[in-house]
Amino acid sequence: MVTRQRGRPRSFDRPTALEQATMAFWEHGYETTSVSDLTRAMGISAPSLYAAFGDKKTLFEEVVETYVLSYGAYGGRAFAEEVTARDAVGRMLGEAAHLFTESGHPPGCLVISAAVNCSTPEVEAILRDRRNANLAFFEDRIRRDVEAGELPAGTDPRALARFSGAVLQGMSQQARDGATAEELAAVAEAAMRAWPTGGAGE
Amino acid sequence: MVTRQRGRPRSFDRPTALEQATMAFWEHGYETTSVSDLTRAMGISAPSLYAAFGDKKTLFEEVVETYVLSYGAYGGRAFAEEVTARDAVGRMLGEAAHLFTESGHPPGCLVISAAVNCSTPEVEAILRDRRNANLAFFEDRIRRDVEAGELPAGTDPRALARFSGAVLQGMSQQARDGATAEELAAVAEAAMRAWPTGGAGE
DNA sequence: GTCTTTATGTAACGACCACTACAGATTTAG
DNA sequence: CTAAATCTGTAGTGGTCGTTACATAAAGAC
Repeated sequence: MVTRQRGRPRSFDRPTALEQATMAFWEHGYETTSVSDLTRAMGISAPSLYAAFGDKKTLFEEVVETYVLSYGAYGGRAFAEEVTARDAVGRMLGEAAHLFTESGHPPGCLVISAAVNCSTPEVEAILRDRRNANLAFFEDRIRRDVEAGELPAGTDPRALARFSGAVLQGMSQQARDGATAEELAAVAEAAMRAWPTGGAGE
Repeated sequence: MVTRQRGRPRSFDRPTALEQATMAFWEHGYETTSVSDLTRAMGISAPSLYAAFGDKKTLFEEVVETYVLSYGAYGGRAFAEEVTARDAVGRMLGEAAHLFTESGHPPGCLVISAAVNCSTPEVEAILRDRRNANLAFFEDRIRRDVEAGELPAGTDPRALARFSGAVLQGMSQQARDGATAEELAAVAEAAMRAWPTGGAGE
């Protein structure tokens, strides 16, 4: 049973406001999105924002956490559902080409672009750590495939992981620079030609 | 004959101050670098800055113009000195791996990272236009090689240009995320495996 | 009803932003 | 020498930043 809160009830829908904050941060980045921009986008006043979400940095952290579980979940899904790292990265890049350009939200990836050149080093670190963690995750999955003979023995897992991440990051910036889904899909397809095919286990 | 200025002479070296402004913008980006940061880095007062360089945006434009002719000239040199687009891009990415990480200046590329998420749209456009112009230049050189039979007939010049630019952009962000020259060189090497080799003219 | 709790709107806080008015300093021109 | 020109340092301009104090409103507890 959900017991009702004691005091005056909140006059706005918290998840909706969080989503609107996500859109604002996604489009303009952490630094350029002012609290005034946020209150306007969320349709609430500053005290309501601070009461419901804490300060700007805490709100951003919550935005990032929900983003990676929704808009940013395609990468994890690809690795969870595809058997090989090659198929996972190929699917991730292919889906990114469309997700980075689809209407209904800003172009590109929030994790890649929202905290570049940030005056608060901790905020920059929030996204940088996620990007580097993703690279480490790619590397781990590639290494497992190399050890399983799924990829050639000479394959460098770290280089292939970094390469794949670099293409994803480049695609995000190009989406923000105006690239179309088709153009990005062609980039993703080109990138997969750099991947070795088959290993000792074929 | 160089006639001396009429009034009180400038007390600082203009090119040196411009270089120090370049370092500040390169490291922190346009938005995050305040005029106060600039005057501190350049060792001059705000009125001197405004008298010598105009406002912040004008100074940034001059910084970008000198940057692309110095630190950012390696791409143009590669295309000017290498015969094929493939060799030019391979050399450009290989040199970028070192330039993006060498000591003495901030990591990555100013044109790629200094005006991401900028509250002044015109400033964002300054760098975005340069990035897109570079892609168009890559595409043109690749198309010429395809037409000359230097690259396979089925090659998509636009896709290969965008792919190459995406790798460069990803390498820049990874340099800023802490990647080493060796790691980026491996990314560049991996990227070149996506390039077709030889054409009808072999 | 009153008390407590929580949310709200108004209206401000000090700090910093890009930028500049102004007076004094330092030069050449005559 | 004086006059004109240019640069320099001080000290500000109005505006926006992130954040919050305060009084009021709206709910449950009793």
